[in-house]
Amino acid sequence: MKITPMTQSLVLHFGEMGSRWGLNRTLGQMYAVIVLTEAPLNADQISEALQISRSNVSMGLKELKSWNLIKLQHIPGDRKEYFSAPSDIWEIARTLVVERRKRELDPTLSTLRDALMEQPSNESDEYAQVRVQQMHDLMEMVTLWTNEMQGMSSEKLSALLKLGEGISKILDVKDKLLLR
Amino acid sequence: MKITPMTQSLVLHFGEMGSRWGLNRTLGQMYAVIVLTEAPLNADQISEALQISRSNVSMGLKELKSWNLIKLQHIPGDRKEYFSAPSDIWEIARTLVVERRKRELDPTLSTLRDALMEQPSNESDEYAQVRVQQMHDLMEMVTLWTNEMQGMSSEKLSALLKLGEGISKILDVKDKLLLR
DNA sequence: TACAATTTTCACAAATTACTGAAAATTCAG
DNA sequence: CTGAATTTTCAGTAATTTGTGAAAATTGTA
Repeated sequence: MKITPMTQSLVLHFGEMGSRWGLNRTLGQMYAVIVLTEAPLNADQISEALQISRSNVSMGLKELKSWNLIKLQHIPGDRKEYFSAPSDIWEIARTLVVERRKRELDPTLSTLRDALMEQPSNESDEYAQVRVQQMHDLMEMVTLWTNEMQGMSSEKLSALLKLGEGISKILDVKDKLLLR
Repeated sequence: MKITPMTQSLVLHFGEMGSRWGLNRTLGQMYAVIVLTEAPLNADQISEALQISRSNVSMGLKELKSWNLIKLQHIPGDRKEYFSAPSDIWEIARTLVVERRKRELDPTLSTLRDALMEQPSNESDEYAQVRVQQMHDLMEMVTLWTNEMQGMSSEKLSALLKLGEGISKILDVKDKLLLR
């Protein structure tokens, strides 16, 4: 499969960004080509489009699966596996946030909890524990939020984000609202 | 400077996580020791605590500065530079979110805009542009939010996060609220 | 201004991570 | 069941990233 110059340049950019997104270059490129192509793609097509080895594609797909970012489907009369991205961009965003939280926050939250269980051995440990507690509380709130987000419809999520600066106003009057 | 076993294990964990956070192992460790220690630290102390070379510390501090994560201060009668983290954990979180957005979203937003300016050469480009538009709109909303967040006081930010599942309820009645 | 203390830079080395081709494993049509 | 098609694994290699010591640059005080 050959890709147009426009897709090509987007793919290259997403490759560059991939590493900043907790993925890596190849994964970024792979996901870009999957997202930007309407038809589901098989591994050979991806391999050809990105000029990378078939085995590399296989490993990349494995990882994209572990991120829940791609959907597997079969095409009648074809034994190959085909992959596509969700058509709803909000679903992709939601998945990305939740999966990143799993990888970036959850393990730390558990380590922080362990540290809080320990008996501080001196005053520098006491200070450390104060900070650990603060981090813990903050991360736990973020976790609650991402859980909330996970169950939100795309419409609702979109409405929430569209609030933009309105969020401040809402916060100012939220008590009136919720106490009714 | 020697560190307690408790700090030690936290430092190691933050090192492991560092790479998932867009930093790297050493940067994660460095920031952990700075955050968990009450007194400001100088480069030699960090170098000793983490058993890494003085030059490595220098490079790490340079990067932490570029993230706006540390504050430089001087101690009377000492020519060395001392560094500490903000005492308000919300300030750290805010900075982290904003800086990550700069690195992870802004460059992509600009690339997406470029792609939208181009004339689609065929129908697969047309589809790609639809997707690019969707990504662009979403990322732009996230950008607005992080800007909003940047100007929020820690108290307000904390209140917002504490909403947790309340956010859904608020969204349901937001129109009544804002149209007054 | 001179110079010792301190920080930064940078070329190279070390460590880590990513990629490949070949072989093994799996899948499924006949 | 068989075997061709397809996918996955993996050991070795390539590429990238990170860390170091020595030297250069900067800083601030006497």
